[in-house]
Amino acid sequence: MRHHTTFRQLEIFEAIARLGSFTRASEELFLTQPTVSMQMKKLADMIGVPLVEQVGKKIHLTPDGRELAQATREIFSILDRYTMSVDERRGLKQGKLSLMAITTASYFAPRLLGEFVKLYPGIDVSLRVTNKEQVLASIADNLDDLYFLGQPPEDIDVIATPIMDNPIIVLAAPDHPLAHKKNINLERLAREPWLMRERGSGTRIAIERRFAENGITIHPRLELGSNEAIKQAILAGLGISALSRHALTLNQPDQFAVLDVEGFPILRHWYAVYPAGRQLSVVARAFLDYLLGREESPPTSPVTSSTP
Amino acid sequence: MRHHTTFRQLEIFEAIARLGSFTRASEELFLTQPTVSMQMKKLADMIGVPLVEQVGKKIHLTPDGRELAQATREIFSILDRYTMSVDERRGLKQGKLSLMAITTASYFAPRLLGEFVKLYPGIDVSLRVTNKEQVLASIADNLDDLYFLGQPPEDIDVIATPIMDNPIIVLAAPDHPLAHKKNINLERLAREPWLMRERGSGTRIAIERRFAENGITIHPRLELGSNEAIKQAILAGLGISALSRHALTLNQPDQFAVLDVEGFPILRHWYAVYPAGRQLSVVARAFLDYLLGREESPPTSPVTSSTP
DNA sequence: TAGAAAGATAGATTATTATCTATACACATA
DNA sequence: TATGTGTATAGATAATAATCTATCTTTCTA
Repeated sequence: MRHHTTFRQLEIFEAIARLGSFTRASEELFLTQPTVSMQMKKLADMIGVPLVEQVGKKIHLTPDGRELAQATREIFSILDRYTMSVDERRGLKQGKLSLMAITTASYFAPRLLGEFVKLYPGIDVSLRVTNKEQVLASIADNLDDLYFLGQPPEDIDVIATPIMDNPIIVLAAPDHPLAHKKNINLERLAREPWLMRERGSGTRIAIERRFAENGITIHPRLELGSNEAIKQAILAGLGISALSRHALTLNQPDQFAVLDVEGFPILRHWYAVYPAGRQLSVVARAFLDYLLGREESPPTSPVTSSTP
Repeated sequence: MRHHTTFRQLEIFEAIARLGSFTRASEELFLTQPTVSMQMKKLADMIGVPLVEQVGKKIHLTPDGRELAQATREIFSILDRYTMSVDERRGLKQGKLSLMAITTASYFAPRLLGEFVKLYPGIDVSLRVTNKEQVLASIADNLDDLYFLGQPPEDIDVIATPIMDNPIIVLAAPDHPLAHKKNINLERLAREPWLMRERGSGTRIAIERRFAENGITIHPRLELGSNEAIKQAILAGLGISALSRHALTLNQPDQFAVLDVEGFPILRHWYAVYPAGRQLSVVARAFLDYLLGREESPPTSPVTSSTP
């Protein structure tokens, strides 16, 4: 019968079978009822057996008709599955990926993105690097696919997947008296002049918590609004601070002394974040899987911040 | 994709997949190669991914193409199975059944056939009643669907299914001296003048075998060529004989005395016979099943006569 | 009995599919 | 380089599928 029937006829037949009515099938398919009637006559004539029978005003499927309805559903299911399968793979051949990262994450995000694009050359990618406020605003507006953050927001419902270690290390000027000491304790360190990011910064909270665990309170000598400003203040001899190791650029490690302090580095993570209700595109899903499949991935599972 | 593809396109694609060549597929389908090429371009464009790739002169299926070939085979398999299923059932709604029977079997065959036709009114049936020689000739020529015989031929390779009991009873004239005796023994019976069918007749063989088992030889007084002639001779007082109970018509039982003889009735069967290599039609198969499903069916299985 | 509801049939039109011939392009081989 | 093999593209035609409007037929219900 594949030589003589058409998918359209089978579609019309399946609608009749489901709705139990020629008229309702014609409405669903935006056809006139005579069209439906004629297509069914053609189909039944072609197969050679009645497919429906009419008792009064009601129509019922014959056993042959019921069997054909079942066969039709199987066939459509096979085709739909194939189409979805292709659509998924095509989504990885063409598509867009839009990322947003806070400034510090920009020291590794371009590299990750570059590796991914090498695998899937047909995908268009964009990466915006900006401050945390703008990242959070963009998350709330659901403007991008994924966001890189060192601390998932707690007032927005997001899915946050840890993708990389984010160690917080203590930095001092290279000629700092503690530069070559080993195993510096926290009390000794607390007596140094501290340079800190603004209150609310994830890094600052982690540092203060680490000292508080040892009954120590830090009083910053200076608060600065960016990691870059802090780095410059350290080099100018204004004090010490603790920053993400990723805050150091490739040519900066030798400019600073990384102090060997008990309780440091504080081990934190970088997270790939997206709003909780968002359906990730095939590409975004693939990128996230790619990040998780890299050798530096952490073993933990996604963290969902609490719903307000 | 069911909204835009056609079974024809899938057929062409499946042939390409199987043969690994556009040109060979076009030959198999009696098309020109450009037709095949264009249909495949349409299909691939519609789906949105390449289905075949060409390396030099060879074509290979892409993974997407392989998956579609598999899906296509599944779909065709579903449709073919449905079509075959319908064809079977339609074979019972319309069709022909051609039967042939020896004369004696004509006393029950029309009734069986009539009952079957009541169940399947759309089936055209024919029943020819003739002598055994013509039945055997017809079997050899494979001219009819089924044949009714009391004794399957041994020189033709047939399938013979017992369908009914065929008791051989001893008949005498109503005023015969043994008419009311009970439990007549074979020696007493052997002294009567016997009327017999021609040598080779299955009934005659069965009778002679029954007497031989008791060390008795029958010498017929008269040999006659038909059961009707034998019945008339019995009524004329020329002797006794043993015939199939089915040889008596509905209004004949009271015209004859059925003798109560030890060793009688001899229990034989009626067989539905067809040549061993013949594929029974749906209708013939259904009729045979119908015969076997009747309450008077014997419990035994088909007998195949020996292959020469 | 009249009217409504549901499917069937006739006639016609439009859109789409299927296919062909002719030719171009690409690759392999002698 | 010439030739053969295999697929792709352009242009055109014929056949078929799909659909509509108008009307008919049958059944049900008030």
